[in-house]
Amino acid sequence: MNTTLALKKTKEQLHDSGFKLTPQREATLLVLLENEKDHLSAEEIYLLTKQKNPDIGLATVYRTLEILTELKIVDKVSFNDGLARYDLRKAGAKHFHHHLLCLECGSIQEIEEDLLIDVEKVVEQQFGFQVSDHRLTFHGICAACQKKKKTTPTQP
Amino acid sequence: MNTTLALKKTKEQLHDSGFKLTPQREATLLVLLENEKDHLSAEEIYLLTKQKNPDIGLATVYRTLEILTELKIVDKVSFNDGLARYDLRKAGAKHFHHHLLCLECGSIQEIEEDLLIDVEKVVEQQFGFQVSDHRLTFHGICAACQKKKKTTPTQP
DNA sequence: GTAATTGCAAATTCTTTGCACGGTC
DNA sequence: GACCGTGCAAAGAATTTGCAATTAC
Repeated sequence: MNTTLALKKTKEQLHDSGFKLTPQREATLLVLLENEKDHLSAEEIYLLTKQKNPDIGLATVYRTLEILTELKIVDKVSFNDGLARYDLRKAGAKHFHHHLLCLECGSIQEIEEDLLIDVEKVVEQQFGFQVSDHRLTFHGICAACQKKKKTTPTQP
Repeated sequence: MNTTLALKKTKEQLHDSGFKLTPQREATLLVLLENEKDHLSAEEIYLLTKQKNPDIGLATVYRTLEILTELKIVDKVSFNDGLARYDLRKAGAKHFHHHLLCLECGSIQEIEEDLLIDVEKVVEQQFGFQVSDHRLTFHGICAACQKKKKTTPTQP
């Protein structure tokens, strides 16, 4: 989706929920939109936002991210490094996308396609659990690292 | 599995990897085994272990859990509360079990059955990603809370 | 105008580390 | 007796909070 359009839409969402639209929040949103594919930590978002708006404080970024999480505009995720990362929810996505975490290089790839439709049915029927969302991450070796391993085998 | 048997087996695993079996480590293991169904935090494990072995320190618990994670005897997981929880890996389990997190009461139910066999095939074939493990958590309303909602609807 | 929002610094929370002491083979 | 493991307290990292000043509406 168009960045400007997405920004506008999110602004409305903020307004509708009674939040003010400050330059700090706008800058933070912009950073999230521009780095949609990444999984930035609060610190990383802070540093990037600082480039647009040098006077912003880290606490404000945390507070903004809290609001955005509450409004389900972003999802707070955590992989193996014990610090929170923030992932923009795709506009119109009904489910939370899946992740492929490479144990070799640490890269995180996203899968938009919902692979859990059948599995969720099983969970609802067999376990009586009413599913509203999910978190799925595969750990393994990404395609690039598999190739690398073949070309440079067993380096000390 | 029998607790005593499981403890013995883990002792061997520790030994095989060159770690000593101290009373503190044994007490920690025992706590994990006795609370297999829970998802205890380090602090909770520490408090329970302290009951068996009052002189244990929190740092030792952290160090023990680090070793156990390294040896894949426990899995470090993190749900929505931003603190690490430790989950005993079932003996002989090839895959990491799934979780059902209830957004109403916070309970966490486990699913042993591997529901991802087909999905992993898709990931390997379609995305060229070599899967070694996975983390799957469903968010939603557990059976008990669904029942509760029906009996006591919309309380202010 | 006024209530929400901000930046800063201090406080909190979870986890790790340094170090001298104790236990084991 | 070398070495691993421990407890304690201090350090560190990530996040939250209190507060006076500022700003959006």
